[in-house]
Amino acid sequence: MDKQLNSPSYRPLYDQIKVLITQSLIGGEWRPGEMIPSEVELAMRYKVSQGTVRKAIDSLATENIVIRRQGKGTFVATHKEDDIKLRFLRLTAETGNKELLNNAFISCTKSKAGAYIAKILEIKASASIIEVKRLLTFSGRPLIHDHIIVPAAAFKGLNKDKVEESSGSMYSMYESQFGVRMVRAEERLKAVAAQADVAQSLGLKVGHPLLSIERVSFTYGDKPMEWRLGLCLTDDHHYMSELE
Amino acid sequence: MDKQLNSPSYRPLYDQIKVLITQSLIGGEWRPGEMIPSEVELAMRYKVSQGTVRKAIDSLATENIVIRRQGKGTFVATHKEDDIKLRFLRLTAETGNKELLNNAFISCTKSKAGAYIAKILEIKASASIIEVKRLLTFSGRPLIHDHIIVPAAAFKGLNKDKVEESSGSMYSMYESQFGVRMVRAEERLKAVAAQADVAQSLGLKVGHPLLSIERVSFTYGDKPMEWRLGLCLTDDHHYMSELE
DNA sequence: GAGTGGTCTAGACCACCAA
DNA sequence: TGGTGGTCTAGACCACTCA
Repeated sequence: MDKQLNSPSYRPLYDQIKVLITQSLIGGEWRPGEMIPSEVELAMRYKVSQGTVRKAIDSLATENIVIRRQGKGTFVATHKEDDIKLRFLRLTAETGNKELLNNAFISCTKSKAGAYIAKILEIKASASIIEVKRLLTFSGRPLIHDHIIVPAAAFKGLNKDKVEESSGSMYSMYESQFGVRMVRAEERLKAVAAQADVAQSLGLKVGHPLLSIERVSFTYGDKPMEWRLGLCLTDDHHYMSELE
Repeated sequence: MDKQLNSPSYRPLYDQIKVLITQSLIGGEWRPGEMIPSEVELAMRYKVSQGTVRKAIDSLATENIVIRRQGKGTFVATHKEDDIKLRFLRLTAETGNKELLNNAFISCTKSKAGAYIAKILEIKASASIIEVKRLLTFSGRPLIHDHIIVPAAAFKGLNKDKVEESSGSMYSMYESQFGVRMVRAEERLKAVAAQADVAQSLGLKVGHPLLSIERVSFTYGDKPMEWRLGLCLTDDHHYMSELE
């Protein structure tokens, strides 16, 4: 259908289909964990060939927005399932052992964004935000001091209880409590020296080297929805990164 | 053609084609930067449809083994071109400015692998290796202390001159001098305190936090060919990581 | 205009899964 | 057995590049 021939900004059909499917996801037509219509159904719906729908879904699948299961169907990705619950956590033990994750609440306060956060989250500097601080514990040892900021508008009602219920994965909580699904994140890593407050939380001397991870998470349409600063003790752990 | 019907280990045709193309790359039939035969040509050669060849090449392209250029052809990826010369360098200035990279040679010695390196590079502990140390300078300021180890067998003749000629990118030098093309790398990051020797090289006090990047690089067929430990001053720089 | 990659189609058949 | 994703084909046509 309408192919926009000769247009200066040519856009392939499968890409347009991808946008349509994404809009249905944003609109909540298919909820996380649910199956979306089969390829042939979608092909009929959008009046294109199955191959074109397929290519659109391929793209969504490589972005982890959707998950294909042969013989079963295609499902809306979710952070709820155990295996991908910690999808964005790249920190692993030097030994490679699997670890028990625990979540210690520190604080939850409300304030104004300010210039820096406003720019990152694409909101006004005067907009309300919610700040959460917590301590993540691996196998009983505190390893990450997290400082999390989200826009209050989209996370009305976020409080201590909800953070504690999340049992480590904020993202699955965002999903079930606020309908916000994170799709992608960007991280900036540095080595820093531990400040007094964080050093105390983690049980370290001031000046101890920590891995600083500043993360911005995005929901559908590349909309930034969370800022986060994690300070990690990496004496017995490392951050994995794959380069291609 | 021969489709291996009912075989217990079913392998799609395009995957087999991909292996055949990869073998031609390893064998040196098409050299880095060169164009490989067109899709129709390859289709005739392997007696499959163009679509099948296309899917094989798609896969190689997403792995950055090959680069497609519409209207021109498909080319063997290379580290020589300026835009991808520093493909594996994730460190950028806080300001986002582009920086001039410089390469200061420290040492180049020959020794035995030892247990740790042997396991990583999949060679014998008694095998010869070449160790290179250098200092990378960004816009005149020393920022990375690199310790690089490669198996001597594949890099016979690697010396001070070759390192200095490389002008920062070892990988393009490996390619032109030794025919070794790196395709993929894994990195493990930690925050560490600067030791005396490195602190002096970088002009820091002992104990200053540094980002430690341990990297293993792989050539075709996931064969590890280089181990590297970079110690980076990240006071004004950060390491970028994308999570999907 | 000739050659290359890129899109789109329509249809056949295969592998996997659940009932 | 029927439905789903996955593969493969053959052919048409489009967009891009370069001589």
